[in-house]
Amino acid sequence: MQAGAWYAPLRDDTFMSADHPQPPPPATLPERKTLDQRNAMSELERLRHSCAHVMATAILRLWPEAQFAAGPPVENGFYYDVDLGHRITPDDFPAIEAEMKREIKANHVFEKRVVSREQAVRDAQSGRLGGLGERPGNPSRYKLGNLAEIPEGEPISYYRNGDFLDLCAGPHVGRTGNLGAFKLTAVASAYYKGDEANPQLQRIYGTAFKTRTQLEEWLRMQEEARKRDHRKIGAEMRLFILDPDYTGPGMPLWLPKGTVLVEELEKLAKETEFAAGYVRVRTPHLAKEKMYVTSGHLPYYAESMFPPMQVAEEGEPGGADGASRGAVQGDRYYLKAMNCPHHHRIFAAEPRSYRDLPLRLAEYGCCYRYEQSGELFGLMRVRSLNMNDAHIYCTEDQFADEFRAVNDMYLKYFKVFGLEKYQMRFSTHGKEGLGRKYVGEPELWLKTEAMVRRVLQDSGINYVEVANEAAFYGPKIDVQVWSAIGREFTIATNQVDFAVPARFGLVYHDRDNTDKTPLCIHRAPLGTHERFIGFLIEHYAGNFPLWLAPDQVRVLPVTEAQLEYARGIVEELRAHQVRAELEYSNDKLQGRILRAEEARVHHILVVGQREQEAGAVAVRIHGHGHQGVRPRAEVVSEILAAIRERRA
RNA sequence: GCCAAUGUAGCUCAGUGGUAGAGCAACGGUUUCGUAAACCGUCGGUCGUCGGUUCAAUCCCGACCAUUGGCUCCA
Repeated sequence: MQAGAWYAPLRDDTFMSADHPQPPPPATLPERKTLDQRNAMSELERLRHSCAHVMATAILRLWPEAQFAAGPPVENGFYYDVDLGHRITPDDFPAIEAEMKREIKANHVFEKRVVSREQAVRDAQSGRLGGLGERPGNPSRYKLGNLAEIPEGEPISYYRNGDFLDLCAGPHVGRTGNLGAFKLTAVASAYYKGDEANPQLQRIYGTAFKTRTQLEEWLRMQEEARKRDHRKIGAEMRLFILDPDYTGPGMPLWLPKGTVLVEELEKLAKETEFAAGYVRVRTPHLAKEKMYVTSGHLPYYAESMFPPMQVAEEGEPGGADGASRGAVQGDRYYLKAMNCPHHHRIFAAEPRSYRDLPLRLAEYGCCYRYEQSGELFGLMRVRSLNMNDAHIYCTEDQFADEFRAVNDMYLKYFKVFGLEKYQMRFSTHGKEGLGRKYVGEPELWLKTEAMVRRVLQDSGINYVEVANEAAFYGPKIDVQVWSAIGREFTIATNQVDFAVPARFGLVYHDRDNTDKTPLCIHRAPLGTHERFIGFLIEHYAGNFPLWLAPDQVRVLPVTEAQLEYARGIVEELRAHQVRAELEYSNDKLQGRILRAEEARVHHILVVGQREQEAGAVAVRIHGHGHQGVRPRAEVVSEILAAIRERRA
């Protein structure tokens, strides 16, 4: 479903926050919703849930044999899972919607009835539940499954609208006529109860709103989101390509225009980190198995890593001098999925004194993660990624200041990119998981979490605290931002690490003449180039601010007579590292302006005879039209200033 | 990974069991032009890949590859 894809938060568990190995997910499923929780359903959710029932009614009118499973309201609408021989496609939507309208027009009451378990099982066996009537030989098998999950003692209820009777805890709106505006949006597949051992069902998605206006507004936003899709704009602007056949799935190739974005971001990061006292390092893309055994990433994280390479040295059997590299002998090498172990080895490279701390090692490191094929998504979820990574080694005393400085850096970046809405999600440990899900250092956990909490509070940062979601080795902070059209992105993760440095035996010599293990802060405020640029493309709809725009200035002489004047302006700008180009072609001025606008060139400078004589340029800004004629020197210095200050 | 949809020129998209079509882009020419499309012409496709059915397949069937949507926000 388009909508679902757009609005569903991108899963972050194996992407940015996987600096650390995570233990396998807990075997226990999430708690069943209580009836109280269900009754807390908002008005809109009731509406949507009721709409799901009406959709089921309509589907049964068309295909009476349909078997229904679950039909809850979801973030942007509702769905109902149906088992049906006929493959429902969007072509069927008009017919289903027409039946739904009839049901709404009939204005049936949503009638609730509490029944005994025996009664419910009987009705399910007769095919009555999730049906329009009895269906001999076609028992409501998923409803029977659902019934079996209802704990003893919890009331079992039906809801009925017209002929349609469903096992349902509700709540619903009063009558089908209360449903406002709705629309079926997508069909997908889902396993019954999400378990791939169960049959696969067709999941029909729809959305509903109280009024037609609200529905239309939502559809408009969807349309806007589609227009801003980073894959679409990325192709239009020639920013990157994916080349699954040659490079491989999920491994973007940055084209020249996209590389401009990459390098401008790196420049911003390097300046910012330099000012904040970071030093830069560079590390290889590969490391021996021992590296990840020591870090603890193997075996937990092995599934998400590319399979190892086996490399033997020259002279050994299967050695590099023969054609048999990859033979059984020799060392196993892994493509790195994270940079931290390498940085730890740099920390370990020489004896460290407390006077050396904090040590802030920064690197735009290129990592490789073997994401499942079905998880890949444009630039947002890839297999090769460049992280705005750094590791800060510090003493406990220094921790709060260092952590605060990291937060300040985030806030600075938010300002640069005009992000007004953000939230930090502070994940702490759960006591039950100590020694299992979380490293068994109860005091250290509490102490570190208290420090983090205090810094968050002191700096007035917008955050929420979530218990029992920390990383194995320490509390973490996920950073969520909202793009200009209100979509949420998890852009980065901060982690506090009080365990891995010890695994690498990292120590510093303290003033009391003893060796101590440093704390480590993992941080990546700009996330990865891939995801961050994907986000920025949507945020700006490809209309990047001047400093970031791949095409900053294009100078268009009106006729050949202004060619030299125009060239002079381009050369002056280029001498100042401005991405300026001259365009003089057979096209009429209007055509060249159109193409410059289409290419999202930020400044379009038109020079004709009048401008040349006056030493001026006619300024046009992408998306904002003609800005008037102004002196050339003034325009040039303005452009330089806007770039230097990274104006929005 | 699993299920589904999709895959025709660089891009957007038509189309048919019988030699593949448009617009834009590109290229060549004419035009030298004042703020969102000047004109003429040319080039461009193994119709995702492989296999099957057929006298004949881009079209029908199958497998594979890739992309996209979804894979508990539970009666």
